[in-house]
Formats: sequence, C-alpha cells, structure tokens
Amino acid sequence: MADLIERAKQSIDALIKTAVPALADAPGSVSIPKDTKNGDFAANHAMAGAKTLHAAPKAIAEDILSGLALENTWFTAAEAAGPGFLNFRLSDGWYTAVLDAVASEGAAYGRAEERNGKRVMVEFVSANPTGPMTIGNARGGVLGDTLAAVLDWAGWDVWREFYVNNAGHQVELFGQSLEARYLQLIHGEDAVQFPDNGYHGDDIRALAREIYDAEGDKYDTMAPAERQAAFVAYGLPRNIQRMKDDLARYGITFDKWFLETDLHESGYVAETIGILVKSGHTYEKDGQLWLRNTDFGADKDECMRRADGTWTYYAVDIAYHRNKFVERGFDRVIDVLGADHHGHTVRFGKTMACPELGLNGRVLDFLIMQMVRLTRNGETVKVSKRTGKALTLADLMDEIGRDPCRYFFNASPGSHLEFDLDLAVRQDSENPVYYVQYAHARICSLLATLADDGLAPAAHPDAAKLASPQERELIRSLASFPGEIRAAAAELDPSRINRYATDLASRFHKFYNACRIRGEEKDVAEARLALAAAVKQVLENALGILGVTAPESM
RNA sequence: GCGCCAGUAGCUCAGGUGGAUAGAGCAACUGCCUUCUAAGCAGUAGGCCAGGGGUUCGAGUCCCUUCUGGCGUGCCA
Repeated sequence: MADLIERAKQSIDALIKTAVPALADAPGSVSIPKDTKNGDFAANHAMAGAKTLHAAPKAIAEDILSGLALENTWFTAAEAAGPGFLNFRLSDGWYTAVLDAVASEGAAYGRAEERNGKRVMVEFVSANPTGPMTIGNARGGVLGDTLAAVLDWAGWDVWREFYVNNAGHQVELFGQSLEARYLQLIHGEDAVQFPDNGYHGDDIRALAREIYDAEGDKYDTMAPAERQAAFVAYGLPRNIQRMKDDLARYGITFDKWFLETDLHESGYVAETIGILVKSGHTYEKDGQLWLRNTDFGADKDECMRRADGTWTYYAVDIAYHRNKFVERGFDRVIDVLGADHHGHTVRFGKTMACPELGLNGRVLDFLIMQMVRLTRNGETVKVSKRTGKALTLADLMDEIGRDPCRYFFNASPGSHLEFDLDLAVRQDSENPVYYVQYAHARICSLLATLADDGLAPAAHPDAAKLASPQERELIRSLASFPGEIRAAAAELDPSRINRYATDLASRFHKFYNACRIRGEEKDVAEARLALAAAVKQVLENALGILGVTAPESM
C-alpha cells in the first residue's frame, strides 16, 4: 500500500497495543495534529482507554511509553503530552519511503492498488436538449466528471452517462417555439403568437432561421403536429451535438448519451410500470394511474400515467433507473443533481427500494449540489433557459477558459456557489488555479535550469538531506495524496482534490523560497531536485483528476 | 405549514469518525528579486464559529430550540 500515512497510523496502533496488551480492545485512534509541534502523529489511546482500564489517562500514557519499542520503526521518538496524548515523530526512513513511492509509482501514485471489481455509473449534467447549456450545468458537469475520475482512482470501474430528455412536455414546447419563430419569419412577428411557456432564447430564432433558409416556406401549410415533429427532429440532434461539442471543450466526454425515447419505443416503461401494477402498489383514479408511494414511506403518492395515456416523468425515471441496475448491471449509480431536485430524490429513493424493481441491494446515491448564484455588480442575476437569459457554458469558456472554469466550479457540493460575472473576467491572476499551475511551471523550469548545471534528481534521495521544516511538510503533503483520493470518493466530494492541489502548491512555494538548490552541495541539491520532481508528479496526478492542464511554463 | 441544505475574519470558503492556541485565499498594511519563474515568499491586522440551552474530561463538530437565507412540497424534468 502506497498510503504511507495510513501505514504509519496502523503501525502506531500496533506498537501501542503491543506495549500495553490490555488496550487491544479499547477504543483509540491515531490522527495528525494541527500543530506539528505536537509531533507528526498523535494517539489518544490513553484517554480513550481510561474508562475500560479504570486508570488515569496520564498513567496509561506512561505505561505505554515504557513498553514502546521504536527500534527499526518509522518513528524516532514518542512522548506524552497534554491531557494524555501520545505524540510520535517520524524518522528519515519514512520520509525516504514516501519519495521512493512517488518515484516508483509515478503517474499511478495515488491510485488504489486493487480494483474493487465494482461498476459505478455517474449520471450528470443531463440537461434538457431544448437549448444551450448554462453555467448551472457547468457546476454539475465538473462535479460529475471529477467525481467519476476520483472513483476511478479509488478503484471503481466507472461509467459516465448523460440522460437526454428528448421526449415529453419540454420537447413539445421546444417544437412549438420553433414553429412560432419559423412562421414569424414568413408572416411577421405580430402575426404569429408565441406560446406562453415557450423558449425565448436567440438559439430558437437561429434554428428557425436555419430551417427557413434551407427549405423556405414548405412547412407553412403543413399540419401543426406534423410540422412541430419535423422541427423537433431537426432541432434536437443539432442541440445535442452542440452540447457534446461544448462539453468536449470543457474536457468532458460521456460513455453514453442515453435517449429517453429508447425507453418508450422499446416498451420498457410500460413493462417496468407493469411490475409495480402487478405488485399492488398502484391504483387508478379518474383515468390516471397512480403509484401508492406512501407504501414505501413517502409523504405523497405519484401520478405515473396521465389521463391521455402518456407517462409522467416519474414513471419514466423509474424505468430508466431500473434499466441502469437490472438491465445493465451497475452495482452503484450516483445521480448528480441540483438542489432543486432534492425533494424528488427523497421520494424517488424510496420508490426504487421497492423489492420488485430488482435493485437487490445495489445502491442508488444522489450527489446534491446547491445552486449557483449569479451576480453582477453585487446584484443577483436571474437565469432561466426558458426566458433565454442564461449565461451559457460556451460564453463562459470564451470568457475565462477551461482551466479556471473547472477549478472554480469544483467547490464543495453542499455550499452555495456565488459566481460574480465581473470577477470572473478579471479572475486571471487571482484564481487559485494559476497558483497551482504556477508551482508546476516553476518546477519544470527548475529541473531544466539545473539540468544545464549538470544536476539531476537523485534516483533514491536520502531524506536525511531534506530535514528543514519546509521539506518535511512538503513530503508529508505528498504522502497524504492517496488518503485524499479515498476520502473524496467516500464522501462524494471531489472538491477535496482542489484543496489538496492548492495546499501542495503552497507547500512547494514555501519550500522553493526557503531552500535553494543551485550552489548547494551536490547530494543536497540532487535530493531537493528529487523532491521537486516528486511534487511535479503529484501535481500532475491531481490536476489530471481535476481535468486541468499542467503547463510547462507560464 | 411541512421537508432538505446552509449560516465560521470585511469578501469567498476550509475545518474526515468530537481533541491541544479555529485555518487559507482575496481585500488592507510592512518587508523580500545583481543568483533556480515575484502569477511567489515572510510578517502585521482582522473572530461571541448566527443566538440560546444541553450531552462530557473536552463541542465549530453531536442533540434540542429560536432566528436568517436558499431550494423543495408540479400530471415540469
């Protein structure tokens, strides 16, 4: 295991329990103190075991200390402190082992050694194909994509999916909107009424114009239903392609774009709802089919089939999720959704737990992200795809580019995100992404410059040569990378990698200012170069997960 | 009304399973480039962790409650 922090903690736990066997079953954990004056690791076994041993924490701590055998371990010293903490200090050997691990594992450093053999689907973005993607989708896109990368590193077999709602009410509105714009081109704006809930964006006008330019007024006399269907058939594929192009610019590609219409055409929705009907959890009322969701603990029932025979979103979503688990065999599915869907996820989760649907213990998780609040000059800007006033992802990419975008939107999912348009534009040197990238570019330059002096990173650096506080902190930071990935995967919080990268860069900048290389003894210089090279490697690994480039120069 | 999420420095945010003196980035102020990239570093200042109770050796963290904000509570998705 390349997670040397975890190994050191386990080692301390074992040493303590060897010293005082009576603590074997008592609680106690090893943690990293905030203040390194208190050692590199702190164990609270003496305090946590006070109850079971019926002894004072400080006395237990003394017992442990007298029984500790630290020869040939990763620890040079242990001491009791404060209310009964046992503080341990790491040896040169541990620091050397960290550098060796980074060097030997390279681009794979931080990856779980073993695949867990399980398949996870991350479904994200899944924006309506009725218009361009907005900055709200920018957040979901980066969170989903980065979460998928983190899960991959943590040992999962990952699948990225975009669910395309190419059927239903929104699509009808899309067709009606296109129709209205098209007819307005022929008869004038005032002669044709625009649908109340129609899509007002310029993209709709542009699509209508394309149709008119290509085929003239041939649709003018066509029956509305047929005409709208033709326009949808023209517009949706173009919108979907555009979303693919925009997301590709953003560094996101999906394994599958799953079309909702496939579920309808194959009869899968009817089949799935048939299961629920058979299981007795539904009832009919006024020609509608309802799911008795209160059977599953929900606070209200759900309409599944309207009086006109069409399926509701809820019914289709059940079918889609059954498809993910039952037909395609995913062990786990994570839907990345905006906070405006959280009410749905609570009820929907209960529905999917219905045994007849066949999930059979496989897990459906939701990653709920809070909304992006868009401000300009300190005032909140209302965004809506329908009114056409949204700032699009493409605009944002034009304005600030991919790297800052990916870094900025990868913030803690649970926190509201304020996006200041004025700030975004001048976010050139202020954005932390440059701070991280700058560290990488600096190292590249350093390695190149020192190579001209005939110096190269030591193949097996001796950490005894890297003894300053800055060097030690930097190495400890390198060691914490595998644990960060595990935590990010476990907590479904990919923003941890952002904070890790910023922290690693910060420690490197401090090291760079405190420890010169040129002019030092050759063995010191080459050990420091090896440390710099290790940082470069880990920065590349972290930035790779984030989908941010690691520039050679800036 | 009910439900979910949030409230930590002037601003934006970190603070795994409760641990030692609550941190960082912006913004402000003071220093540091004849030598490896100053998009950097060092330092100063900035706090009743929304308010109030409770749990215990110990609470920003857990429980209760009040207040404030966001989002739900659509046969939209």
